[in-house]
Amino acid sequence: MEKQTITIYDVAREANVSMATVSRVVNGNPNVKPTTRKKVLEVIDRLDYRPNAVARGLASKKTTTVGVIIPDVTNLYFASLARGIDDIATMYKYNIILANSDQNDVKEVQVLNTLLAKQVDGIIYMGHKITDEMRAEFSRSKTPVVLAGTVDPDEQVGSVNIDYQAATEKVITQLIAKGNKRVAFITGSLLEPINGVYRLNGYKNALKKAGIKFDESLIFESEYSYKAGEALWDKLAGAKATAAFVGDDELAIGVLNGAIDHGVKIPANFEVITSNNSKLTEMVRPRLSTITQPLYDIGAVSMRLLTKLMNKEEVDEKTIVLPYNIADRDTTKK
Amino acid sequence: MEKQTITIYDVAREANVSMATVSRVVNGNPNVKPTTRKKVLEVIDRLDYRPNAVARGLASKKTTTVGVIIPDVTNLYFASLARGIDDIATMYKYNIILANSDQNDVKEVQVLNTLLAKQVDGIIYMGHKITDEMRAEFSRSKTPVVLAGTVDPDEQVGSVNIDYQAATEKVITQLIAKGNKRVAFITGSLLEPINGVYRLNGYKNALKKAGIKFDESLIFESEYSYKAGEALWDKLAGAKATAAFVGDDELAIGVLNGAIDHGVKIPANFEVITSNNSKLTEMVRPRLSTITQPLYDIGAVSMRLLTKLMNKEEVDEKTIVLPYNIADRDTTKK
DNA sequence: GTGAAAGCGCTAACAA
DNA sequence: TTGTTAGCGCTTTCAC
Repeated sequence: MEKQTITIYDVAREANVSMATVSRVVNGNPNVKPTTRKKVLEVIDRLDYRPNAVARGLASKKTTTVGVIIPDVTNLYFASLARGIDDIATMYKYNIILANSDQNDVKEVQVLNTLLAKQVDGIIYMGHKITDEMRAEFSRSKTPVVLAGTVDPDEQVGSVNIDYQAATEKVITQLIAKGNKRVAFITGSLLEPINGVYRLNGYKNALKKAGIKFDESLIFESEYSYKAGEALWDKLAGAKATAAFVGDDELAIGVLNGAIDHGVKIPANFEVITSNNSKLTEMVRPRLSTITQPLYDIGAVSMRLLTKLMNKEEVDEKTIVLPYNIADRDTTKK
Repeated sequence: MEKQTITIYDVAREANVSMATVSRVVNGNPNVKPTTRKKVLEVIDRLDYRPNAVARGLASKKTTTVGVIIPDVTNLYFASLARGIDDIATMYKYNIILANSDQNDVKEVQVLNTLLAKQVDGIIYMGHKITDEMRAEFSRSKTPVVLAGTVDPDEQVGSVNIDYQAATEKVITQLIAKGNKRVAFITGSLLEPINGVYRLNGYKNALKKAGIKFDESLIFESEYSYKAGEALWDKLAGAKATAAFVGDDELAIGVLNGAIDHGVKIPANFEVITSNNSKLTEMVRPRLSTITQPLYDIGAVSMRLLTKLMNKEEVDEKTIVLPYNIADRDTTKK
């Protein structure tokens, strides 16, 4: 004997009202007489009725769930954004379907499609770059999309970021002011606009203003991983770099430890500054100097923006730029 | 003019078949003549038809999504499990709804209820402890549940863990063998069975076998956070501890840095061993010695177990214990 | 191998 | 303030 699921119809019958009335009290519709509301509520409680969100979703064409595409939850940068997203989602009664993409172009499109098949009300995408195919899918569907910590020069969908170019220019300028003539630029692929356009432009601008010639050999495209950074020291030494700007915290810790393990004194002989201010930066010794991004807030603001888009509210600016700062800690000279 | 959504009915009409046939080809039912299958597929492609998973869920009573309750995605231990869960979920065509609980008793129950309302096919719970209310909810609903990295002495639902007691006993015994008579025991709340029962029993057993008297002042209940660990040094010194077993990596790094910042030589004057072998342990200097848990696998195996439960397959043992090991790195003496 | 038809549990007009 | 009635888009018997 299977346990019978209680439906809105059962409640209606027990309470001697129509299912419409039950639906009204469940949905907080004010057009219900207090006494009937009370009666219905009592029956709901007694029967332990729980509205079926799937049926509701089919009827209302709203699922109150949003899809979140993330490269890897295990990366603290993205996990921090995800946390901000989920908190605001919860606040607005949404749930999130979290899907790891590994930044894989094929997987990404698949994931997007299953998310759309599941009728999510909106999508938050993280991943540093947008392939043309994803861009096409985004504009083809009417489901609102917000990019979190991800820039698209196209600006067709919503996005929340900091000004990567200005931030990078500022830290490079600072490093140069401290006497570094050869500052390494270590990021992920330059094909990602965040690296190849914004950060690199910031780097070049700083050099130009200081009258330093750009040197290709100081540019390092790397995997975003601790191991990759750790293995980089020989090349860095070979390029005669005296400081490094790094685009990812785990990568930066790798660079830092790689140097330390080779007996390099930090920051006396080599300075390092990273980009994300994830909690890792304060957990290593010496503590990493870093651009401070409001990681949680980037996620939170993205989700807030998405709620507006899903509600078809007017938004004056869907390309949001949050403030950044610089934390001079122990891997840069005072 | 709104973009009209394409339904199974549109496809049926265009292909001159009934919607039942379309449904069959979409679901890979073999009872369709190859020629009609081909025709239908062609129309699906041409119309760019995408099955509505919500409607499908309502009709079939299966949503192919599972709920995942996690204390905090930002904690690498749980994030690693989550990654394993999502990968296997994807492999079996499931999606995950990820919900942060902050280990908050009230929030947890709320989250569980919205997950059930959304008709998830199964639930994976992470969180170190199970409140009576959650236990009650679990047994009341017929939705399968698996605990990942979370023990319930009750063993009513599925679970995947390592043998925390044996692992703890082993590392404490090792620490004692190296001459430590006063080993601190630093974990989260002892109300959580993983700490108060399994790990503590392991600790006590090791002491007993070594003929060392249990000393309450060496037991530290802490928050699971870096800061908390960092602040602990004075108390540790006050208790004359010469080594510490720590139940969480971030907490352990805090303890480690707290000691180092006070000029303590590690491991010469103080040894530390932690419990999770998250990637953080190799990112700090000195590298943390640790119990190695197969984090990703705990998540992966949990999800695999859940798929079996959801399929009502026979499972011989739903309390799974995975192997652990010990990595002697640089915070313990050789 | 294929089609007709009855739901799945709910929302949202529209009437009353 | 409340009830009636269509769907929402699909799966799934049951016939043919």
